[in-house]
Amino acid sequence: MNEHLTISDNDAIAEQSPSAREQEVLSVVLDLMVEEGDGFSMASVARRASCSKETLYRWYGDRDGLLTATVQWQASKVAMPILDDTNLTLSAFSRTLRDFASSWLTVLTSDVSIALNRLAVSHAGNNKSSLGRIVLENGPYAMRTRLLPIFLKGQKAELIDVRGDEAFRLFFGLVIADVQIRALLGDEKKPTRNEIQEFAQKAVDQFLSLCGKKQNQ
Amino acid sequence: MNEHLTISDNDAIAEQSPSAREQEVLSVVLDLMVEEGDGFSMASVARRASCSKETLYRWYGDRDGLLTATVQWQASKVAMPILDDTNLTLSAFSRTLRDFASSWLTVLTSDVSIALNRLAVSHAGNNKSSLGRIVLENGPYAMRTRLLPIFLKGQKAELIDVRGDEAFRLFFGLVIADVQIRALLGDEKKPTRNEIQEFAQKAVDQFLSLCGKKQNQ
DNA sequence: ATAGAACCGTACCGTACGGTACTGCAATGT
DNA sequence: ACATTGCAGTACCGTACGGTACGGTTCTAT
Repeated sequence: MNEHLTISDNDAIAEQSPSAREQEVLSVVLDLMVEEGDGFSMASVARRASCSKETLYRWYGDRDGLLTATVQWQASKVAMPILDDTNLTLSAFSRTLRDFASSWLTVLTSDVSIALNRLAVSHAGNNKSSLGRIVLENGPYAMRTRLLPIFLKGQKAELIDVRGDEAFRLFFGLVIADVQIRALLGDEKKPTRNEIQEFAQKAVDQFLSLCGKKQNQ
Repeated sequence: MNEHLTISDNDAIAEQSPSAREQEVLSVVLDLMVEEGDGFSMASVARRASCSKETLYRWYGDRDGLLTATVQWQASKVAMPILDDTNLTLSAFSRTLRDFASSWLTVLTSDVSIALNRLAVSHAGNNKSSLGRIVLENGPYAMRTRLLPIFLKGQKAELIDVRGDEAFRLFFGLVIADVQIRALLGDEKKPTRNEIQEFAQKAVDQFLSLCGKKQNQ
């Protein structure tokens, strides 16, 4: 399984996606993260994945390499729905934002996301691990990158009037609020599917009310 | 130093505040947390505090006890200014909220708060540590408890119109937005004093605009 | 069929750390 | 002056884990 070492045959960057067997391993890591946080051992991974520690070290170099691979794999899975080509009516724009917000909240409150973010947060303290940066790039930054074009379209259609970065900050705050930090700190009370819907709808209403050009509210 | 064991001579609850020597130790722990995250050892604490490990264990029982004492001590220090007795003009109300928001952001972006929250987040994963709960209670929950009466007064004075818990969620989102999670994940770019002022002012304006009864904006 | 690689399982090594035990010193109270 | 107590400093122990080595087995390619 030298995929890690071979420079991509074709062209360039191309982090090759993990093989089926590798995905089994990474999936085990995700499970263990959810169950035990950062505490799991390499031996426990090997045991549950029915592979040898030596293989883990051959594939991933060290523990941090394994964690990094897992985080990146998960990030690649969560490639969020590309919300898209909005025809520029207000209701379509609003619906797009609502769906995005709802999906975002759902992801953020999932066990896997919580475990992953906990890991990244704790590793961001210690240097010598880029997990924090990776999660930052695939979390907040990626969302920002996804949202900015949407806001831009809304702006061009004169549905909203706000600077892009301000729009992101505002939207983030209205949608996520204290949900994520509470979840990370172990608050039992997670929002239900319905509450998420309500949060999302309300947040979008508030967003449009604050920076909609001609609010009819 | 049996203060920990003696049931308060006077009356009831009363977690006695740590002695000067204890505060030296706890302060060392805070420093080490900022420098090394959760990774510091009991030996390093003892070394820097010029005390013996045995003393640490006598005083705090185990490592978790030491962390807990540190977190609680820090929490007791951050007893935020009691914002108070607002005479109920809109501008005074707005100013109170703005100062609160500004102070909140300042605390949340401080090195100590970041280190503390990182610790709590990572320990919230593992069971067998109540650090997550403690920080949750002294962080978001405490802020909520402080803010609710303020919102209530604003409501009675007919300055705002919103349910208390919704007001908190909204205010939290508008003020904190992505600042805390980005800081926890190790984002270098921390807001400056000025940016904090701007954020706070803007958040309060938005808050009042959204749930002010007669917005003149 | 055979060579070679990949890999599983396990044993092993070094180290770091949590927690304990012991020694001696310094202060305090009688 | 003397006993008691608290503590610093250090040595020590057990364990858990990261990382390595190796024997034996299965798979693949020629």
